[in-house]
Amino acid sequence: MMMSNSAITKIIDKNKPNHACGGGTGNNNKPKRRKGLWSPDEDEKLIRYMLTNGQGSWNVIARNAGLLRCGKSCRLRWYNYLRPDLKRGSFSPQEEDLIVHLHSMIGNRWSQIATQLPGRTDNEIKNFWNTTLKKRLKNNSNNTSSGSLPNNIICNFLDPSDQHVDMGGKSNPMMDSYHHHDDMKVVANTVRMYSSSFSFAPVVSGVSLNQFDPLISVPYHNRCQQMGNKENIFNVNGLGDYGNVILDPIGKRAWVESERFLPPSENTNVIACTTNSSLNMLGMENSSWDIENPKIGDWDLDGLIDNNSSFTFLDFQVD
DNA sequence: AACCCCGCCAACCGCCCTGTA
DNA sequence: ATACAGGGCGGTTGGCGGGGT
Repeated sequence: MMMSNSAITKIIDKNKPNHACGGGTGNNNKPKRRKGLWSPDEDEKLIRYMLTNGQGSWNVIARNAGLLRCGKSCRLRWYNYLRPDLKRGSFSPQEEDLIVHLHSMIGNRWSQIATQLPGRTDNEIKNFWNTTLKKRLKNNSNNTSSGSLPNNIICNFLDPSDQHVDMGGKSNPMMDSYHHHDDMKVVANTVRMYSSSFSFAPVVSGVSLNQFDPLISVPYHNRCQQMGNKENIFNVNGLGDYGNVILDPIGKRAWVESERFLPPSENTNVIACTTNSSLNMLGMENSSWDIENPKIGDWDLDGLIDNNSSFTFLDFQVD
């Protein structure tokens, strides 16, 4: 990759102001490896080398660029800070929602999450999660609100007569369960729900979510495979096919996502959410399976997202 | 003005995986 | 089969800076 000197200078200049904290100590007289903060001079050397020579062995890069850094340090600096395609600035609400959702699905796989947010690094996302989002989620879970969920889809129906819910004039088996756990909520966008198409009760049993650590997301189809099911779809009492179960032990909540038990005309998803810490979405009263120690399987995030029409709240473009 | 506390984030550390000799 | 090096990744740390007292 070749680039003009002026273009290189622009990129170097763009990165300069971010070193107000003063650069590395450099007091060490030994010509050994430098550690600590990168100086503007070091950044410039690395940028020039990368833009004129491209990537290669990081140890070779460090040496040829005239840096007294180890290859690892150079790689980190380039990927996390210097490369030109990085996006700067705070995270947008859409990015936040996406991070929350992806984290709920795959946990602390920051590099995989970063692949879904162009211009963001795994380190950046990790920091953002640890300093901001985790705290926010915890605070939200202490309230009864569903604030940690994407804010464009929240619709509580603690009251069965809630106007947002079309019960089709039938009794809903969910309500039995619902009355047992009166802090249960259903969160949805454009909700229309039919008694024959939604049964929450079988999914609930009495095991604390605290056993799951840390945030764990177990897609139903993954566990169905573990249970030896042939299909990647799970059928609850013949009433509906569930997509994912997301557990949030920190927030002590769990929710189910699916669009399959909604009328086909409804391009939406339903998230059944509970703030009751004694609920366990993994157990089924009327079925034979119960997994107490779920593991995050190796599943294809790209495929999941590609196949993720049910996550309508993720229907946005990340610039 | 000085001090303290705390949040943020860049960078390091250590482990693991993979490729190669 | 084994050792080694390079690279990737998640967890953690340390320093800076802003806000509060």
